[in-house]
Amino acid sequence: MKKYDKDMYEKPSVAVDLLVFTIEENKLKLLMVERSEEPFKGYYALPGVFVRMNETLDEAARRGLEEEAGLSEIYMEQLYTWGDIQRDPRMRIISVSYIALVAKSKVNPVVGQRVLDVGLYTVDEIQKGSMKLAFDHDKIISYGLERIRNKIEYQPIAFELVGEQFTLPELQKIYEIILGKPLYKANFRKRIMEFVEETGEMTGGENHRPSKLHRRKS
Amino acid sequence: MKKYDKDMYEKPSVAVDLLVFTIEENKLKLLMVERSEEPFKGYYALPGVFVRMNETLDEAARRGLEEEAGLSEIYMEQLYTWGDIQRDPRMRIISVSYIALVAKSKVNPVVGQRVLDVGLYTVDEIQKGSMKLAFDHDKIISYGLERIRNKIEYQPIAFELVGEQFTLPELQKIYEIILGKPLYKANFRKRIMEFVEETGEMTGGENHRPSKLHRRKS
DNA sequence: ATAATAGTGTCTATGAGACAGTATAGC
DNA sequence: GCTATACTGTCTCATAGACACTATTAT
Repeated sequence: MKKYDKDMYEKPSVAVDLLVFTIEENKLKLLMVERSEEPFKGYYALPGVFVRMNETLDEAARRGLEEEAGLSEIYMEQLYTWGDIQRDPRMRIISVSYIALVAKSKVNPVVGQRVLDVGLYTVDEIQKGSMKLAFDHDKIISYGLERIRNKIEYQPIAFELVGEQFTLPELQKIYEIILGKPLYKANFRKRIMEFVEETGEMTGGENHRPSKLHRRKS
Repeated sequence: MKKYDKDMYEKPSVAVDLLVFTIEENKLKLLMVERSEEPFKGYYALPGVFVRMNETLDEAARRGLEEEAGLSEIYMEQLYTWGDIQRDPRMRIISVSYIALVAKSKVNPVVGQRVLDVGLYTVDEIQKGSMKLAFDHDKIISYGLERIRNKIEYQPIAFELVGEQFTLPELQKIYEIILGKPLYKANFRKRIMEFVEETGEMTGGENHRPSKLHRRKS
């Protein structure tokens, strides 16, 4: 035991990192910040905050969403906890990652501390290596993508990416974007009917048949 | 920012807590320790260790498995990270929970520090309220059970609970114990064939038809 | 009428569930 | 032979996938 005294009294820092997914221009995008300081100055990173002693992990995540994206009351779930020793070159930081899904209309990026810029980037450009990513955030992003692609198949999380009211073709498009493949209308509708109901209203003003508006079933 | 200075420089402790599942006497059991010190003296808790500065989370979990159950090289995966502020009355401890699945023959409980006793207890008796559980370990256990019950349906994790070679009736029993319901032989076999192959050997010596031994397919 | 998109009906293939049957060991 | 457990064949039903069809708006 003696030889570990130092290790046993020092403590790691704990942070939360946030994967804020949204859909813009028919693309799945992530909120990323450009770092203005070392380490990884000029690199892109997930927004995140350190966990304070007077807040839970979920509260820290909510605070991060508020501070760095102007988001409140949105869908959020814990993803995974990353604990490699050297994931941050400055010091030992354990990162609890969270996934958030939000309609584009709610996103309001805030340029915060230690950050040059905040913006939405497609997961394609982020993953294709065209952006320099800080820390182990590439791994976190890959894992987060895998999670939402799996989860969307059997849990109604896609509703978080549209407004209160939506058309079924619109919702279907969200599924197609996340899954990366086209779906059959008829089959999609049969599957989703369980979770939605008609509002009674319709779209209109376009030169084609209007669409019934739906809402998430209680 | 000023008012948070204290919170920002203090750090929480980080621990790993281990859900070691095994099967004994046709029951699903968990490795639990009886605490010999306050807080929760005399209560039962999941085995766990503090994460040291020179080890990753996975390494800490492996060390905990080794130190408290004499287990090495076993199946293990991260479950969830628990961060309520008062989950430990002494101080702020964030707990990263891990699930381990292991054949009973490998389990070798070790009575360690701050522990009166270590043993295997059925999840039924643990959850029925007949055992006093320390901290938020009841929540962790419920969540872990939910995870393995879901996961066993579509991932070949049950193999971790049997030996190298096993019969199909034996494997089916594992599924029935975890899922808590009987399965049809024929259907179970059709589903599991994808993952197993015959070794060529058979059981014998009992007063009924012998059974073919199988191994996990590479 | 035409273009464009919304919405429906239905056939088929796949897989889960249910159940009845056959096989092989010890006694 | 009997008992006990291992193993197999096959019917049914629910569901996912494929695709063709009909409906309704603006121009």
